[in-house]
Amino acid sequence: MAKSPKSSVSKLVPKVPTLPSVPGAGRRAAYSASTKKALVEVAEVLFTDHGYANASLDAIVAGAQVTKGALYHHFSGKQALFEAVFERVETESSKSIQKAIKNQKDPWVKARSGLRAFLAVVQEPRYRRIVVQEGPSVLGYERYREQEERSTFATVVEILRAVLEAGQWELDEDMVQTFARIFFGAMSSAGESVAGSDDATAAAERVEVAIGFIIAGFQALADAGVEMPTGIVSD
Amino acid sequence: MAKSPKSSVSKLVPKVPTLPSVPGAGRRAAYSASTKKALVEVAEVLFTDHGYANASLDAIVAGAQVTKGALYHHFSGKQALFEAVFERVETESSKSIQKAIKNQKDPWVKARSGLRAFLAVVQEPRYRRIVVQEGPSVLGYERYREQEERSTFATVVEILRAVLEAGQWELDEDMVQTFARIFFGAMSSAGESVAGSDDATAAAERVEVAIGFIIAGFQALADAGVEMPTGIVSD
DNA sequence: GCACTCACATACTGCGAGTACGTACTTTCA
DNA sequence: TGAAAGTACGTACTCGCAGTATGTGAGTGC
Repeated sequence: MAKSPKSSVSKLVPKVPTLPSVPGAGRRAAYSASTKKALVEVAEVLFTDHGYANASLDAIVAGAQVTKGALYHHFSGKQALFEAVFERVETESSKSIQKAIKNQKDPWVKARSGLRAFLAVVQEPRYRRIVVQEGPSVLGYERYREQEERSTFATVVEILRAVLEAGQWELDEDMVQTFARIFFGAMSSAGESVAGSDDATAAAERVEVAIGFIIAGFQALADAGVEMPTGIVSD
Repeated sequence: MAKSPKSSVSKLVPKVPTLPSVPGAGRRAAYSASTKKALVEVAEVLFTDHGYANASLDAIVAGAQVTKGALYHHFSGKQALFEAVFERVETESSKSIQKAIKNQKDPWVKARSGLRAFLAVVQEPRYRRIVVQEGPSVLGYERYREQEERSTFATVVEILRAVLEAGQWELDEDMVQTFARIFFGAMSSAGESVAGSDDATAAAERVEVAIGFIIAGFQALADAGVEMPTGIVSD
């Protein structure tokens, strides 16, 4: 009879499925997509609040008003559910950064806007917890990197290319990736410390200033006609 | 009767306790320290190889030739054991970096030596896994940061101060910490990608070049008489 | 040599991820 | 339009593993 679970757990999902118009098929697919979405949304909250290990699947399915049967129908396991949450957070975060940098013609302004947007994103608890802190551990570093390279990291690369072009620098692909890694890591780490700071606003400004100073150094080198290193150098 | 567990598990701890000379007391304390050390050593291997979640306490105590009773006598739980392993790895890594930079008078050479040493450390599987990847997740970011600030991160701060002094730059403490965070994050992230690269040696050299370029930018700014930002600036 | 306690060993509990299987509602096709 | 097939779940269980309660013999202080 497939009766709905009558748990008295506080409802984390307010909406009774309103039959979202899914193009693929009829009621079935609509309900299915709805429950899947509910699971991901509840999981996002619980993973963020309690961490991956301390968020039990029982609590997640209770919050989503379903049972484990539904969960294992949609996902192969807890890790797969986490990965769905991870992708969601990454995608949304990346969009918000993209939105901040689009229409910016000046590459330096673009870089600064991107930095600001990233610093805002990395202060969101869900991004910090799910992407920065637990992502590498839960997904494994390889999978983590694959996911990340398609979204936020790609944006960093994009901005970097714009800056390099403006500075008339030409680098081979490996060096671009290396610089992007460095900036991405710097910003993630800095973002963490910003989020953990007493005065987050002041801390974020300090980070902007510091990275701005690094970029200013690049400009100074460009003015001085210093070439970018394109390959391996000896000591 | 406290008989030794007769598990046929492969011995991860070769040494029968050779009665290490512990100053504090006699045989009892010596044996105690020996088993504690064995637990940490075995845990380090299993945490590194299988990750925190997939390394069971049963496997650890079997490897160390003891039982859970011993483990819970010395540690309050799995997390505490991990933290002991974490401290051990961090301490040893920090020592190896310190060794590389001591006696270096020139701050730029010191920075370069430190960078090299750090890149070497971050390629060790145990450091990557235990400190970089799982540390923040298992310990929680706060505790992770506390631990780190006493060892490797402190070294980064030390090197940075030397460089700043050489460049005649004066920064307030917050900015020093901010710069240190940025470099530390950059190096950790870069180190991860180095370790995951096909040609680790070439990748490490690229990282050295890239960070060297950033430092060169600093020097260029110093030559141009540009002042370091000491506080909050408006856009 | 005697009490004491420290450094473990043994046996158990409870929680939580994953599995096996059952069932009602949908869609499909005759 | 009705039967067959498949989908989207629900229910009830297993099993592994962290943590606990309790026992015990080998050191240690007196």
